[in-house]
Amino acid sequence: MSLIGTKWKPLILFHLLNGGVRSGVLQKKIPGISNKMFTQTVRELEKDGLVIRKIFPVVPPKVEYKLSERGFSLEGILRSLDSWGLEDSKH
Amino acid sequence: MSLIGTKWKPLILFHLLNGGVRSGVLQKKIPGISNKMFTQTVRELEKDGLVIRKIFPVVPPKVEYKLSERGFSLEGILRSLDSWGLEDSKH
DNA sequence: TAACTATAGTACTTTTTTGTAAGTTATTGC
DNA sequence: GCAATAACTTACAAAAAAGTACTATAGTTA
Repeated sequence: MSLIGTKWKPLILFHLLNGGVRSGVLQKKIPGISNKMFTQTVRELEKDGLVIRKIFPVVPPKVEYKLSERGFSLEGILRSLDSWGLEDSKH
Repeated sequence: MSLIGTKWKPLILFHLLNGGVRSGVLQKKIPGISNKMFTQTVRELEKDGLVIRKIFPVVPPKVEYKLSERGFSLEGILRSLDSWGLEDSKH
């Protein structure tokens, strides 16, 4: 479960289903996440092989995240979770 | 995510897919869970409306857990998670 | 040259989860 | 009457997760 069984991972993965996004943009899509947790989480997802991190050597930094193939294999689950309403409902 | 985004919930739900089980039996199917976490988790699942708790007024106590209809609606997700190998893999 | 930018790292604290060990219960078998 | 039973419950301690605030980077632009 560690792959998606955390507070933020599924949410981040879900937002990446539509394609790669710049770091800052992605983070803004996740209200309530702290800077630290965001970085930490995407980095873990990268280690898990679910997302790919692309760095552009420019200043100020530019980094894009996108799903890996493995990440996309979760699409069904992610969409199920979403439509099941897990992100919102109680608790 | 709180509904299944925890260490034990998905596992417990998964084991209930085959039908109702007695408390002690269910617990033994989940190696590594402490007594406290087991009780706590099934009780939360009950509050979430995903499992039904049936008490038999006997001594020593007898309690059975089974999935509610709502719980069964997670079947697809649970099986996907399982076949995706989330229970095991890294970390 | 000083401020600004986007991304991330780090130290430290607080909060949340989880584990451990010890009760509690009411009946039955000895 | 006393231990054994199944399913908890509780208090306390330990561990893990998350939050906060601050720092670094190095080109660009005012």
